[in-house]
Amino acid sequence: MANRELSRIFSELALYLEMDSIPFKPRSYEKAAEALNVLSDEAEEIYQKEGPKGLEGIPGVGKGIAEKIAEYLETGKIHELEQYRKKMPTDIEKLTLVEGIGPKMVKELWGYLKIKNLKDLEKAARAGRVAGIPGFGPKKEQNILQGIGFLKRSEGRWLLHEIYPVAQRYAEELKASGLVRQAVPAGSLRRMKETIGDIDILVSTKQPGKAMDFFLNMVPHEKVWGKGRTKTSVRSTQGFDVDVRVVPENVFGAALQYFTGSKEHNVRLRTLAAKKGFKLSEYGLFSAKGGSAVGGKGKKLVACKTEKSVYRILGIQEPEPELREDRGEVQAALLGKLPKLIPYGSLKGDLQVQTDWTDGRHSIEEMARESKKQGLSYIAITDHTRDLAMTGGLDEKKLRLQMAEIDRINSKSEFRNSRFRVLKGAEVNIRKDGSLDIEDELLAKLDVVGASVHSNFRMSKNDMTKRIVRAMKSPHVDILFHPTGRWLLKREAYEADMEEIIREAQKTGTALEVNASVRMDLKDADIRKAVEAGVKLAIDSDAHDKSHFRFLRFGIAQARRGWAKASDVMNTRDVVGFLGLLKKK
DNA sequence: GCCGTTTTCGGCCCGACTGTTTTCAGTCG
Repeated sequence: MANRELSRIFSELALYLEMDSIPFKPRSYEKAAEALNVLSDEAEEIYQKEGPKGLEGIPGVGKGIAEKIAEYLETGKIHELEQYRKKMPTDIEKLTLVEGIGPKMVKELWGYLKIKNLKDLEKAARAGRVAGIPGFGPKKEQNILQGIGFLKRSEGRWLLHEIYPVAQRYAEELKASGLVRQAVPAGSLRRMKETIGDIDILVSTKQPGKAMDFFLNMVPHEKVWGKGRTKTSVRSTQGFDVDVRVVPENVFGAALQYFTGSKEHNVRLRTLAAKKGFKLSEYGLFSAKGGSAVGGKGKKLVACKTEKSVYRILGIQEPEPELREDRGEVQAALLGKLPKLIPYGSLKGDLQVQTDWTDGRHSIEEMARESKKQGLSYIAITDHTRDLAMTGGLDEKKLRLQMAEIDRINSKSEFRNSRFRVLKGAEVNIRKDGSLDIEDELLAKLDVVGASVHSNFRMSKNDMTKRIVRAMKSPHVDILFHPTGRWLLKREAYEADMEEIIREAQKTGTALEVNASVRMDLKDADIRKAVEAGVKLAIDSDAHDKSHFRFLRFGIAQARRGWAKASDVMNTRDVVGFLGLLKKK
């Protein structure tokens, strides 16, 4: 936890320095914050064992930041940051989350209107006072209100990939305690929804009191909402709620079914149960005694130990948790027509990988080695291209150099002998007019080309659709990367006609990406439409770091929520099979 | 403040867009 806290503190300090236009330092603090965030060892332990010198081994941490880390670990605060907070007691982190607001604007907002937080900002903007600040204006004010609206809608939600490992660990620890027989995270987390509100763990135990004590001890928390024999609920120090519920062993399946939801799925299922003469609740599936069906008081407890048995007795296929959203799965299950979803762990390749040639952290070789370790047999290197200047996007010359480097890597025995293959690719930019920022002649030489929108988000729906469609018509564009441009909990999708894009994908043979990083783009509903249209999908990690291959699991989850089968996803094939599916072949 | 196939000083992702100006600052990717 300490690393996370330190990371947050340096991010905040960076914002304050940025506000004062201090050159270069902010970037250094940000870099250190990023490094601390992904560090596997605890900075505190490093400090205890090796002192400040040891901390300098962390990338991006030098003498100055090492001293600040030490100061924080020793005193619980950092003097410089405290000074800033005193001078300008604003929630600068939250305020800068509003799209279009940066540290400088926070300073003005404070200076003119004493705006401290989102609430103040919203009030002032609604009253039209923000537009009156020099440098602001009515349009900016409107954009601010829109940005706040989006933030509010995503408040209290967490990314699945942040919460999922935590929930799994808690469940494992509970089981390892020997106090519980079963422990399963339920709710939207089990349905693998892209964002999660809280963790809900179901357990069965004969010692609820002891299990609850263990739970309280296990989860670092700042508040206990309630503690009883059947339910304990806390607000974790990370900011989300964690609940544990004790349910009887003999009805565990019914309870798990109920708490996995969604609510709409449960309503649908209970209606079906009633029709068949049962009553279904979290306490079990009951049959009406004496056979009086609808409306009859349920008396006799039937199948309940496992979820499987609940669905079986209702006479339908068991839908995978990812499908339980009442989007037609109960009807399909009744007909025995549920799709066989793409299995976890079934990807053989990753088709969007960035490296230190642009904004990735690791080299081509490091990414190749790590993905191989994770069980993949090929990756496509898709660094950014020319127009994305900020990342040092590759032009034709650099791209050619990279292609030669990839040849060199592929010829190394460690990859050649195991038939691991690094594919040559690029993430080219779709310009405002739908043209691409790399010459066709070179694109033709790449193994796989992804194209994406990275600029001019605010276009009319019509223009944006035309722009994307034009790019898809290029014979060289194999995959449309992150088709909607959304960024979970941060930015809405741009306006575009997804139906039209799916039609065009089908017509041109362009694959659509399921980007498994924080974008999670396509979203489940669009995936389903694409699958129905017979459009090919590519599940990609969009890795910018060795550790990012873990995102693939969540991309598969998303595809499963979109009813995708293994055959719908290009990169479930081996490299030869995959290349054979590409447009240019 | 960090870092070094530009090694102990002198660089540091940079171009485009937006909304506000009347020549530009701030933000974003």
